Amino acid sequence: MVTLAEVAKRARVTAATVSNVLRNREKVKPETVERVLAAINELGYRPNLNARALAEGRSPTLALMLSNITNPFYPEFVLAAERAARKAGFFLMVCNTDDNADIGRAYLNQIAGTLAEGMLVMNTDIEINELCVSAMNNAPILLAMWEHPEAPPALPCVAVEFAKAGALAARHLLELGHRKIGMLVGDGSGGLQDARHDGFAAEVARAGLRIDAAAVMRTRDSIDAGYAACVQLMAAQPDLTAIFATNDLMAIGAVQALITLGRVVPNDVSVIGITDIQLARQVHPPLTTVAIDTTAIAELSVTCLIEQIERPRQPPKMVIAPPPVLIVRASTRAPARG
Amino acid sequence: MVTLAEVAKRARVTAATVSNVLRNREKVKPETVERVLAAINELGYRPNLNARALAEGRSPTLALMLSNITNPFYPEFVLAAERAARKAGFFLMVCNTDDNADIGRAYLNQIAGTLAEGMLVMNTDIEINELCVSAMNNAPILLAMWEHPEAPPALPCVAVEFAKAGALAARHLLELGHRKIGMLVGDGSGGLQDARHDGFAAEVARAGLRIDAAAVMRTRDSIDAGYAACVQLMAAQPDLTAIFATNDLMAIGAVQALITLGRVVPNDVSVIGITDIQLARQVHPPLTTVAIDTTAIAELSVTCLIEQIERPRQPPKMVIAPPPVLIVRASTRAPARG
DNA sequence: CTGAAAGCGCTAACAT
DNA sequence: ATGTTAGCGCTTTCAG
Repeated sequence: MVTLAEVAKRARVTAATVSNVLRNREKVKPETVERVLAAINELGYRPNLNARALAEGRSPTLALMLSNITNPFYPEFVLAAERAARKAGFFLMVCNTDDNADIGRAYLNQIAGTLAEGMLVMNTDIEINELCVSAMNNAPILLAMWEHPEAPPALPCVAVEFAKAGALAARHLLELGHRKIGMLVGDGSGGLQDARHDGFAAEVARAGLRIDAAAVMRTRDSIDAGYAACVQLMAAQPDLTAIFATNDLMAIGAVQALITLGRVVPNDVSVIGITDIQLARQVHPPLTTVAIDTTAIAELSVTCLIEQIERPRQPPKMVIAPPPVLIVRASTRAPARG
Repeated sequence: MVTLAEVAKRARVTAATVSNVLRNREKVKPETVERVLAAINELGYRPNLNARALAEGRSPTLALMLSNITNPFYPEFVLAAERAARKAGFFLMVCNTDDNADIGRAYLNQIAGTLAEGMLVMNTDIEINELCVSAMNNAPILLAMWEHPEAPPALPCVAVEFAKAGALAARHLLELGHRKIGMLVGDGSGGLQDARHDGFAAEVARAGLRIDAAAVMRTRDSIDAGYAACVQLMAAQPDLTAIFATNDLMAIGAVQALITLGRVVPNDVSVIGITDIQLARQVHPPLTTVAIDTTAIAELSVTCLIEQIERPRQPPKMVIAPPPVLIVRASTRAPARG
């Protein structure tokens, strides 16, 4: 490994000067800069980031902790977060907890405050309180997708108005004329997707209607689970004309299930989801959904975390993400007459 | 930040002893161990991994570089690699190059040999030669999915017998009785999926048949691109009874396209892919495909990389992944008579 | 079994 | 404008 000292020797200066060349473009004579740069090149020198982090007392990396990268929503988020981090001069280290709180804790203990300067946390099975303790002892932690804007947590966060998303979905279905609506409520790591459910139900209530409790299925947040739940749901409530899923994955599963059951989507049954993951556009029929601005959330998260890093010990701040937007595609339409 | 020294002070020993407690379970008197552990606990001490890495001259992390985490294949690989790395006591740092060779180079320069002890490289736009140079100067690099087992590269790698996968797909289609077969050949980052194409073509030739060059479409490796290419293909060659895609994503896109075109899958047209990503099971109809053992490849990659790290300067070794396996689902069947 | 001391590669005052 | 000097927090001989 080529070190600073070797470069310095070759350029006939001291380590300090090389270090200066490496950051301050000023205060070193152009001629010397030249010589140092040449030495760096000839030797193929690369700074040791560990040593630098140790000396500087900070490291140029951010961590992103998520429960399972295999959920198609996360890669989209990771991509956006990584871009934002890079733009700000940080690496992004993805920590997959594999749906295991212990692994999450291990990451928290080991990484936060040493390998990474701060941590973005998506839904994990770790309690907020526990996260707070980590945040106290180590690096700042930001909740990247807080589902309850009305109740700011004790940690900085980016809040997403999921209740509003649910309401938009409800309004769309109601305006189309649907009255018999089933619900698939997701239970991913991070708990039930309550806000979405409640927002939907509230909007329905506002229209003077209500959802039959028997038409609400709680299930894991995945295509497979959505499929299975939908099959069950349609068996129990065969006259539903529309299904709202709190997440695109379940919605996509529901569409598959309906097709298998011989129901035409959207002619016989409409389906709407939340998130607008890429896949929502790519399935057939393309899914009507309420879009969450993943990119914006990722960027806000990174920005806020960096802010926390630069100005620590601030009171936790909650930032609200751009509001959700209804995206009408081909999986919803007015119910058939009769 | 709590340091070793503070722990030492509190436990009335020196840093060296604390350090010993932290690794050697022996050579420290149980009584002292007790005291040290207590101090660690009371103070909430967490070792600084940068300092440790600097002192030890190595760091407990592996890097995985890939072109775009948004391609659904990668998350599955990441998950498996992360598990394998964790089992071996390493963190896994995911580096997304965003399909940009310059970003890839930046990661290579910065990370390899300092933040990470070695790097797993999936298809990226960086040339092997360039990687070799990095491998020389810095940490070991392993090609995690080499497509040409017959031509070992200058770097250690895990090779996947994609030609065999293509051949299996061909045999399946031929055995079903298909003769008019179209092909969607992917052109992801990392170049054309030649081996798969060639393996397929060779098997067809062995049966005394051949694929019409006009029935071969080259396109980007994604659902959307597969959709578009399939639409084009069916317009040009309306009498195809089967489509082979070198990748599940394109195959899934093709299925969607066929449905849109009013062709029933598999009754009118059969579709087969390669890889067996999760989604292949979750679409409707479930996709027949040739499975690549992603988990095994990830585990082998991690194992081999660690081997390289522990015994550097070995001649590059090529490990062959378990052979591909045909998975028959519902997207293929014998062609209709006439 | 424990302590003292050197050093990993780099940065950041402070001198010159 | 450049050199000197001290660490950053930890590991690791080497003594005692």
